[in-house]
Amino acid sequence: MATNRPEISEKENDYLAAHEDVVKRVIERQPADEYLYDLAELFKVFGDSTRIRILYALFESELCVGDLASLLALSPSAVSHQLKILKDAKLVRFRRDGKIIFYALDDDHVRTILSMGMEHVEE
Amino acid sequence: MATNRPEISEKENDYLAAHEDVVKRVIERQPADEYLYDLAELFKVFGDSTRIRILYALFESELCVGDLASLLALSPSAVSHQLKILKDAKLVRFRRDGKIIFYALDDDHVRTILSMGMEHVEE
DNA sequence: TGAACAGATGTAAAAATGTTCAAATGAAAG
DNA sequence: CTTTCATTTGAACATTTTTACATCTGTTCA
Repeated sequence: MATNRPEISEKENDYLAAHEDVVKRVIERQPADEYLYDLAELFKVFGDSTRIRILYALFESELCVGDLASLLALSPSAVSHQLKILKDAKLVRFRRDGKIIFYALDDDHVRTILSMGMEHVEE
Repeated sequence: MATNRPEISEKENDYLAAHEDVVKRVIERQPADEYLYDLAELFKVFGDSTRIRILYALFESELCVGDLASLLALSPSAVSHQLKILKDAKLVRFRRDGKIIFYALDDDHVRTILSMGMEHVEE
């Protein structure tokens, strides 16, 4: 039982949908592209094992760059680079104490997202 | 007030921690590297706007490759490649109906993770 | 002020990733 | 059994991303 195939609309509809009606309805309900893009950017930040390890370490305690470098067996420079990415994504915050800068998880969102992900992985 | 600096242990502790005691405690509580790695792999899958768009589309309805291609203005091949990644990560499942294969979100975990992420982005 | 140190940044090389195109599957209908 | 059509696969190419190394900034403390 073939689906109706109305003439192709003028839109940049490069590929034909087998079920145009459904497709149209779905399109209408999609969040703005901007949000989807930002969302992907956010998850991209979580998508690196070094950064995940940093986040999990900060899960336990605030730490300075040197501590993280030691803990992860990475150069302070490498850690700093990753921390910048985490900072830009608002996943960590920091405070200065004299010469040392302590990093910590920014909010509980981060904890929740990590936990949800871990649940999926543990299945 | 400088922290104690016991002689460097024989471990592959390439960089000195300013706060060895804290570092040790944190290390003990870290999940196995394998989990952290898998977790990063999972988030890596979410970290692409095409895949996010696919997931959000499937949020509304099950869809076949052609529908997704039309909806996203991508080639069926590109869509199929991404669906494979999503399948491998167990984020989507599929069923065959005659010649057509329908894809759907695999479980509510996916919905939850997306929602959590979106909350963070919307702030 | 300047030496010492923690951390940040620029950039180039190396590695991983996404999209495209062409060709291969594999189920279904004749 | 052959054709058709939806989907998958593989290789190539372009783009991003990660990492390493060197250099720079900024703070503390003598």
